[in-house]
Order: sequence, then structure tokens, then C-alpha cells
Amino acid sequence: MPKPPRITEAEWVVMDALWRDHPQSAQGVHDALDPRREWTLGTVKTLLARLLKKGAVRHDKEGKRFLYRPAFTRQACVRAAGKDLLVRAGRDAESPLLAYFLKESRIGKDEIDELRALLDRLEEERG
Amino acid sequence: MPKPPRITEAEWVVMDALWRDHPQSAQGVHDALDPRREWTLGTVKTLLARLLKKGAVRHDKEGKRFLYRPAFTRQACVRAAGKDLLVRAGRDAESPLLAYFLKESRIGKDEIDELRALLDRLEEERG
DNA sequence: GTGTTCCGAATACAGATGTCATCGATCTGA
DNA sequence: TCAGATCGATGACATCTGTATTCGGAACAC
Repeated sequence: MPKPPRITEAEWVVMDALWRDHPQSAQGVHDALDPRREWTLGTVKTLLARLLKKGAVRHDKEGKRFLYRPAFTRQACVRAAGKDLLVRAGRDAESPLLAYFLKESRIGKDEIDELRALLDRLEEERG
Repeated sequence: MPKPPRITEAEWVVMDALWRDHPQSAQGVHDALDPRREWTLGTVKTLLARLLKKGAVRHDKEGKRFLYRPAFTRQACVRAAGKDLLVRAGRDAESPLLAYFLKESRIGKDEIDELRALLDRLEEERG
């Protein structure tokens, strides 16, 4: 199972559109973007081409054009990015980082329960 | 209270050395780096200059040379980087990201308890 | 005082990134 | 069959990043 490649900021925007809905044509991705981000179709095409080259998306021909789809789940990419951050930030930063994320995130009751269960399991493992 | 600027991967390495020990000269930072990262002194100087320009470090002259020190705490920079990631990854990714961090991080019992308390407080707030 | 050493400043340069425009092929409708 | 409308491919180009060198001056060593 290959690892997700590193995805740049602009590329995340395109991936996000594809995770929300796929397969999609370049035009479809462009249409799906928040219009406040005034990208031309050309920009979207370039990003798709780069994502294709680095293996983050796949495409199949459908008639005259291509339909794109993510090659990795959002979760896998998020994890890879998270790992990158952890490595950069260093051990000393883990706990504050977690606390920060907890406070900032909008998770609801279900997720809170899930995380609590996770903590219980963690505690058990680590003794 | 200014926000920490965005810090690139190579720059993190230099910041890490400064957070560990400061103020330090460019030479001192270079000496402090893991030697497996075979950077020349020149590379370190360039990175320090860039960090200075973007306001991530400050320096004071000490005789012939400069002594550098971080302009922001590690925590502040880590948080800024974490926020960046949250924004990029999108709402859907928050919970998996948290779960991943919990599993991957090496936090100990005390931190686990702290996080549990944080979850309790969160639940209360959100109802 | 002259050579040597160390420093910061400036410059270099390839590759990554953000953003677009152009081109040639193809499909579409009159 | 001919004018548009679309596509993907390719090129463009400024900025950012990673990595390193060169230069002119200050300090030190004799």
C-alpha cells in the first residue's frame, strides 16, 4: 500500500473537491470550488495534472475528457500531513498540539465519546 | 500580539535548535544540529536570515557577530502550524486527525488524564 | 602591519509552487 | 463541412525553498 504523496496547499483545495464528489472532470472540479477562490479553469487543470503525476489522483477517460478521482482517502492524506507536522514539531510539542486541536475543533458528542474510548485504550496499552 | 509567520521544513530545524538553546550564534546553531543533516554553515546562515526577515527570530549584536533567539515560543508556532493543517484538511478531517495524533503520540499517563479532563470540559460547553 | 580567520551580506541556482495562457485535436451543431 | 466550444498538453513565469558559494570587512596572530 503506497503512501500518499505530499500535497501542497493549493492542491488540497482540489483534493477536497474530489473527496466531496468523484469522479469529476476538470470542469466539474472547477465548478465545485468556492467561487471566492477565483481560479481559472487552467489553474485547476494544472493542479490536477500535478496531482496525477505525483499519484494523488487517478483518471479514466470518459469520451473526450478525463474523470478524476482521489487515489487515497482523505483520512490517509490527513494522517500523512499530521505525521509530517508531528515530526517537524518534535516530541515536546505533542501534548500542547493535541490540546490545541481538541479546543479548536468542532467535534460533537459522538466524537468526544470516541476519543474518550481511545484514551482509555491508550492508557491500557501504556500501563 | 503578532502571529507567528509560516515556517518551512528546513526552517523548523533551525528554530528547533534555537528553542532548545538560545541565544546562539549562527555557528552555534550549526554546531547544535544533528550532524547527519550535513548542512554547511552557509545554509544555516541563509535560513537564519530568512527567519529574521519574516520575524520568526530576533538578533542582537554581540561583538563581531549576532546572537539569535526565537521571536515566538515553540508552542505558538506549533499551534499556528496545527491551525494551518486544520484549515487545509477541512472539517471532515478533524476527528480522524485527532484520533491519529492520539494514537501516534507518545504522551504519558499525566497527559492522558489532562486530555480526558479537556474532553469533559468540552462536552459541558457544547452540551 | 600583513596574513589568516571568522562574520554577515549578497548572490546563485535548481526544483517546487501558485497562477495562467496558448495550442492543437476533437466534438457539436448548423 | 465549417465555426465554435471543449479538452488535454504544454509552456510560461514569478515567487518560494533548499542548499551553497563568494565577497568585503573586522578581529586576531604574529
